[in-house]
Amino acid sequence: MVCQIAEVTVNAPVARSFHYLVPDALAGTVGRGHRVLVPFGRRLTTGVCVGFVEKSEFPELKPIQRLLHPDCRFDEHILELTRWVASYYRASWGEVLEAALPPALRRGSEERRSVVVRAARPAAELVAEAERVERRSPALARVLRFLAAQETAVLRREVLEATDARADALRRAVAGGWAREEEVLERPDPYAEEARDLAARVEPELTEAQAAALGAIGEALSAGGFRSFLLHGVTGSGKTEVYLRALRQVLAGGGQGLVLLPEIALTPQTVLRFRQGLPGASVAVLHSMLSAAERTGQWREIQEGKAQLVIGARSAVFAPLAALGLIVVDEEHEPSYKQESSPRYHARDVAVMRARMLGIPVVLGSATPSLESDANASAGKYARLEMLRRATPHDLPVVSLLQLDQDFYRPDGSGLISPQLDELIRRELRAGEQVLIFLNRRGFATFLHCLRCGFVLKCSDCDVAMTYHRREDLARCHYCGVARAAPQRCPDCEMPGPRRSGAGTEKAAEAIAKRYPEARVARLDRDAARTHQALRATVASFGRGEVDILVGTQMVAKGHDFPRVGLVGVLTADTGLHLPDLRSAERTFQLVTQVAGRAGRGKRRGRVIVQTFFPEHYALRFAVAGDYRGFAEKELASRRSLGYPPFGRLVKVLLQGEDEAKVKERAKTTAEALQRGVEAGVQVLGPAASPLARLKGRYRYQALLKSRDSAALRRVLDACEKELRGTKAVDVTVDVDPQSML
DNA sequence: AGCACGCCGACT
DNA sequence: GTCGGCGTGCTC
Repeated sequence: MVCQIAEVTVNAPVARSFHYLVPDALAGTVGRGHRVLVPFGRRLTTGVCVGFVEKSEFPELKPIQRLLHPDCRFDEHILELTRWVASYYRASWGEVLEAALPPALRRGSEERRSVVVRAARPAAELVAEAERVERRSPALARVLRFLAAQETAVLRREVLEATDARADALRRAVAGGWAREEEVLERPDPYAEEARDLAARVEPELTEAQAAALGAIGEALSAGGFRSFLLHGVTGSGKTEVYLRALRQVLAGGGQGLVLLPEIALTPQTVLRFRQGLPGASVAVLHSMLSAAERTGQWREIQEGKAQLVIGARSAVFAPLAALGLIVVDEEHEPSYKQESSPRYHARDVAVMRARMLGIPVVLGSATPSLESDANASAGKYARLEMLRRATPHDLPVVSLLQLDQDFYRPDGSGLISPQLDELIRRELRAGEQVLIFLNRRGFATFLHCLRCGFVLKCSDCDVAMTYHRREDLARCHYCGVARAAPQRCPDCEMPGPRRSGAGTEKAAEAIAKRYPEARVARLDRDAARTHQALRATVASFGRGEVDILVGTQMVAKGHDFPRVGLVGVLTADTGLHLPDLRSAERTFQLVTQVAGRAGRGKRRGRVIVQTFFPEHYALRFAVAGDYRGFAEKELASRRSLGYPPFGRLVKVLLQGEDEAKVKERAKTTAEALQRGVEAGVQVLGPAASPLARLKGRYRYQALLKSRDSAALRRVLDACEKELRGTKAVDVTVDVDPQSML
């Protein structure tokens, strides 16, 4: 008898695959792409069968324990894509495959099943029985009547809720043969609420630039084959409309579409726009704010081929679409496309690779393209499509910089609004228009310090000042989340009442509410909108005009379209300007441009005030001038001289551990090993203490590898494989194409 | 990742 | 004398 041997990648950070016997019971049922449970060492782990071999060199093979989710099988394309991700980002294939699944299906766990109840006999009989038992068992009668009225099976808990009966009434209905219980996989529709008001929309007429962009994409779709586009469109130029029309073409031809959005932009409003723009299309949404059951349900719909369009965040790039015809990556410059834990992939770059492997077009859209994408367009790798004017009748807003002075630091927040901005806000309120105030910091005060001895309250586990939150009267660390009571006295010198300096949105909202008592003020940030529902409610009430001034973090800048905002005020554009990160200027330019774009989407031309202590900074000057090209050229020149991206590739090697001396020592030996392995054209920078020198109780040191040639970088990493392995005392992570240097 | 093997310090 | 610290290596 020929015993089959399967090749399996396991969910562990090991590069190799392993051989397993296929037990007779599974012979013929397990195939390439199937998930399996296998004994690995002394425990069981999940893995994926990636093929079969005739015979194995390994003498003692263990058998596959079990076939997991036989109905969910990775297709050839996803296997190929994940293998590329694993090799490029230095993760194991098994880990990447695991990351391609919805969280509820990882580690071999089963989907949550729910019990549904349906009538087991004709409705008339149920009603007759209900009448018969009415006296003795009113609850049972209610259950029978309820079931008689249902056309389909109903969730058990819904039956109990609707009839106000207890479980034993239902049990008796089942025992008596009147009802039947079945286990099903629940698939709640997370957007059922929005689906109800799917009003028909007015088809906008395309601008010349939109038509041209759509024409180019449409041509690529008709021609077939891989094409990548960089759609550079200013806010309000109508990028979404271009996506929608291109997607219609794909869907009309029987193909499927995939739209990636940054998590923060994936709002109900955004999803609604796609649903309205593609009437009749089945849309699935993948995103972390959904419950585990919702997410798995959506994923299953996709996997069964029931979704024509998938809208999702980063991990949706692995969505199992079998007839994918077009990928759209909106806001392609967003750093959240990079996963900050293993596997550390960049969803935009994976999307381009996916399109290349499938031979389909991919569209990367942004108002402020990343310099990487801009350089790719300049090099001819991406076709550049530009939409530099708004599609609405209104011009881009008037943006001005405003020099801040010492008043800004007044601890009560009364100086956050400069006199000029104050004047504009009052004018706006008189005109009945809305105001958006942006400050990219949560909380009330960004640090608590003692006026006598200079003590600053820092997190005990992180090298970071704690933020004071007034509503909770707590100090919080925004890096590790730890909270402690706000000290009433200086812990060092006993001086009472530490000063609450630095402003976050909580202080800003309070100061603004105080200054404009007649205005209705609301706050939108992660603290104020903890849940999906809360976020939805605040956005909706601002949209309906029930709020005059909305104060918020990035959350207000992304994914919403507020037509009645006439004025946007950036309280300070400086929060990220001087971070020790090669992209700090780029990030600031993007953020200011993005926020400014929220103004004047309605009837009047918008006004934007950007307050800063550094009005001469080029990132701000180009941002207020709306001069992307100018910014890009200047920034590219400096990147070129330093060999930084997009001119060079980087790999960040981060070492972390609780014992600083050990981390430092290990950083030194690691950097030396890299140095030895270096070939021409590869540079080792560091080691040095990371800008965030300690987080969650762990000291951080890092080294960077830099080269124009990514293959050379890879060879260096391969040569140092041994030295890049972590130990118990020092954890080592390798981040290919890091998005943050902190 | 886990888990066992194996070699050096302070404790019943 | 051992218990247990963690560096090292392996998992079909």
